[in-house]
Parts: sequence; structure tokens; C-alpha cells
Amino acid sequence: MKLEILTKNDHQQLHNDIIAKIRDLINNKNLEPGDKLPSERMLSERFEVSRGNVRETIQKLEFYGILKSKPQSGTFVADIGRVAMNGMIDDILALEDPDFKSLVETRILLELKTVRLAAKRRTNDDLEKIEAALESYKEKVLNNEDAVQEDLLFHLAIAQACRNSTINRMMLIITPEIINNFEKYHVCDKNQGPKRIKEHQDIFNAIKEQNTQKAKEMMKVHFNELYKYCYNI
Amino acid sequence: MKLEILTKNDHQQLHNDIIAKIRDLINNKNLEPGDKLPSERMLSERFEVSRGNVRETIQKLEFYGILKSKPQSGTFVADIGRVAMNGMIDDILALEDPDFKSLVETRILLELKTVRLAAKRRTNDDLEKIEAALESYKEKVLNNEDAVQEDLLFHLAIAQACRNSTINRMMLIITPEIINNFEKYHVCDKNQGPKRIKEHQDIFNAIKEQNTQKAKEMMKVHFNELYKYCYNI
DNA sequence: CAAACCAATCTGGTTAACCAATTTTTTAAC
DNA sequence: GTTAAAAAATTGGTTAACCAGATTGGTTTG
Repeated sequence: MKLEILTKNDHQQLHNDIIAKIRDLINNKNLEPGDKLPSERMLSERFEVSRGNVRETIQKLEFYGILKSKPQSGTFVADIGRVAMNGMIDDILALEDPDFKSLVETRILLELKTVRLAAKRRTNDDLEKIEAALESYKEKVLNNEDAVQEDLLFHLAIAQACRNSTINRMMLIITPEIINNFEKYHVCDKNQGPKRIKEHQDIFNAIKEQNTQKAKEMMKVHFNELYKYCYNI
Repeated sequence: MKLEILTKNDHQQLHNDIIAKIRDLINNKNLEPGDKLPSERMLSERFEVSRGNVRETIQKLEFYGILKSKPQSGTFVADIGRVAMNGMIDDILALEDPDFKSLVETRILLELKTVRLAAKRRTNDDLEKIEAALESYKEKVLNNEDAVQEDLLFHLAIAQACRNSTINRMMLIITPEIINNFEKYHVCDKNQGPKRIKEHQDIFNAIKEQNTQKAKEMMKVHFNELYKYCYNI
């Protein structure tokens, strides 16, 4: 068997190919929810790929809740019905790499929600953590040092205070992608220190006062320039 | 070396342990962004776990943009700074399994946005797909058949029409978890067919007319009972 | 005839061996 | 002494071999 090292994109394409083949297999063999798929070894032989690739693909479909593999037993079609399964698989195959605009749009959406929820639900402990992040941000800015990290941590501290593990998880997912794209496109504005400090302070105060409406408004102000950039205003 | 099969939870705990050890290693050795981590073999020996576990954990941290591994070269600390890295790792370690309430809360947030964006951006092709999903939903309901899948596909079709790959990805992530929890908690309401059809039809019409405000309002109505359930009203 | 048991087989999970590209060290030439 | 070339060691990626639990079919036993 030939051995070659694949790039990330090749990998993704290979996974998509296998996903499509698994979908066709399920449809052609009329496999119902709960039915067992052929073993990993048989699939790897039939699809002419390594067993490792089959495993990785199955794990991906497991992540999206389409398959369910049981140790020492087999891999099974999940209980979501064939129609839904086909729809979801088509969606997965059509998934594009996230563009910067969609990332920013999503970040704004999530953060306008997290800040409201944080204002409503924050514990005193949460508040202390947010304040600590705010203070280290201030210190960096006032010393004219780069404060991108501290900025980020302030926002993540708010996300943690929103007490919604799903939103929190999504914030974590997009954060590194945002950072990379910020660096790539040089969106970070320089020499806006005092203005940014005030915006952060306003957000913190609103959370402290548990004023959800004000918190949202202050976050909106904070995102104003990013918003304009995103929508090319 | 001992061989044992771990459950999903054990796996996650093991990964978290290794993540914490990698974090401590980076901090103790004062590794800067861009520096190279010890090799996978050395890490597995030092942490007394298998190399496979180390690889899986590194992949997880790569997913969150904290590490970056280069083939035949090594694994490197990403360019996000030590402060941000520590903050993000702490967030990752604190991530809880998603509870049902957070899932519903997030779904409502995402869908109120997708429906607005879909109303604004939908192409004619998108519209046709949404209508097709609506029609098969109607048909099932009118025949008194179970239509959970068709319901789901209608919502996913809207998500695809919103032209935001990041939001679309997140919808795909939470959808199976929503389904599982719906089944677990039996939230699905029965014998509400005609009402649900009208709600779906209203949403579709608003998207067709590209009336963003109406689309959002109709979606809110559609989520009304779920909303009440979520907030225990 | 049915139920219980047992061994052969099959399964996904795990580990160890291997590969090729890279990096580092050694060596040779100038 | 410096530099360039070559060889050895190191790396993440990949494959193949192995493991223990689950399944299955046939056999035995009540």
C-alpha cells in the first residue's frame, strides 16, 4: 500500500468523499436507523482507503450525531431518520470554510447575547474575574503595550459569566479563527487606547449593575467599528 | 503497557489532564509563541500516557488554535500570546457538557438571526429548497405521520439560506444534540399539526417577501412554547 | 423442544512498528 | 577557520499487528 502525507485540505476532501460513500451505502442498502454499518475493515476495503481514514470519518459523523459506534460491537445509524440524515449530510458536505465576514457577524451576534446574559446571571465571582481582566487590559494599554490578548480575555470572561455552556463553547471555537483573521487582515486599530478603555469600562459597569439593556448597548458601541467594517459601511 | 478501553467521559477527563500538563509545561519552561514543544514521544513518556492520547489532545488544542503542528518538524505554540493561551485553556478545561436549556437558548438565538439573514439574502434557489422542505413537512403532517425530520430540514434549509457558513456550522453542531434531548425529555408536542403548518407557512412567506422583521416575528411565535418551556414560564 | 452454555469469530479500541520529510550533527574540502 | 555537503538522528504521519469485549452459531443439557 502506498503511503503519502496529505495536507489539511486533502484530508477534508477525502473525508467528504468517504462521507458521501457512506451516505450512498446507507441509502442503497436501505439501512434504517439503528441498523449496523459494515465493519471498519470492510468499509476501508470497499472504499479503497485506509482504516484510519474510515475511523476519522466515522468520528466526524459521530460528532454531528449521524452515526454511533459501540466498542467491540459495531457502528450504527443514529435514530434521526433517513430523510433528516440525508439532509444533514448534504449540509455537512456543503459546509464552506468560514469567511471573515461570517466570523465577525457571528461574533457580534454571540457577544450581544452573552453580555445580556452575563448582566443578568453573573455571580460575584464572575464579576471579579471580569474586573481582573479589565484591570490588566487597562494596565497594558496605559503602558502603551500591545493588549490584544487582554482584550480577548475580557470578552471570554464575559462569555463565561453568561452561564450558557453552548454559547461559551461556540465563542471558544470562533475565537482563534477571529484572531488569525485579525492578524491576517490587520483590522486591529492602533492608538485608540483611551476610547477602548472607556468602552470596556462601560460594559463592565453595566454588567455590575445588572442592567441588561445598557450592557447590550455598550457592547454595540464597542463593536461599532467592527460592524461598519463587516458591512462595508 | 496496560491496555484498557475508556468511555467517552474517561477520554475527556484524560484529555483535560494532558491539556493541563501541557499548559504547565509551557508555563514552567517559559515557552514563547512560536517555540517548539517536546516531541509527541517525549510527552507521552513524561506524562505516562500513550502517544495516541497525546496526539488526540494536541489535535484538540489545534482545533482551538492554541497549538500548531508541522509534519516531520514538531508541534509549536501558536501566535496568540501566553496570557491569552492560559485564559483559553482554562476556559476549555472549564467547559461543561451542554445542558438542554443552554441548547434551546442557543438555538433560539441562532435561528432568530438565520431567519432574518435568510429573508435578506436568500436566492431563488434557496427559496425553492425551503419551499420543498415546507411541502414535504405539510404532506407528512396532513397524513398524520411523524414529521420531526421534515420539521428539522425546514429549519436547516433556512440556515443554509442565511449565507453565513459559521452560523450554519453551529446549527449543524447543536441540531443532533437538540434532537437527542427532545427525544429524551419528550418535549415534542403532538396534535398541533395545523398550527405548526401555519407557523411554518408564515415564516416561509416572510422569507419569500424578504420581510426581515416579519420573518423574525413569525419565528418568535414558532418558538413561543419552546421558549416558555426553556424559561419555565 | 427449549434454554443454557461454550468456543470460534468479529468488532472497535489500542499499541507498536514503520515511513518519509526535516533537522541536526558530523565530516570533508577549501 | 569557514563553509558546504553528507550522514545520522528526530519528527509527525501512517500503517499493520494486537487486544479484550461482544456477538453468533452450534452443541449440550435439562
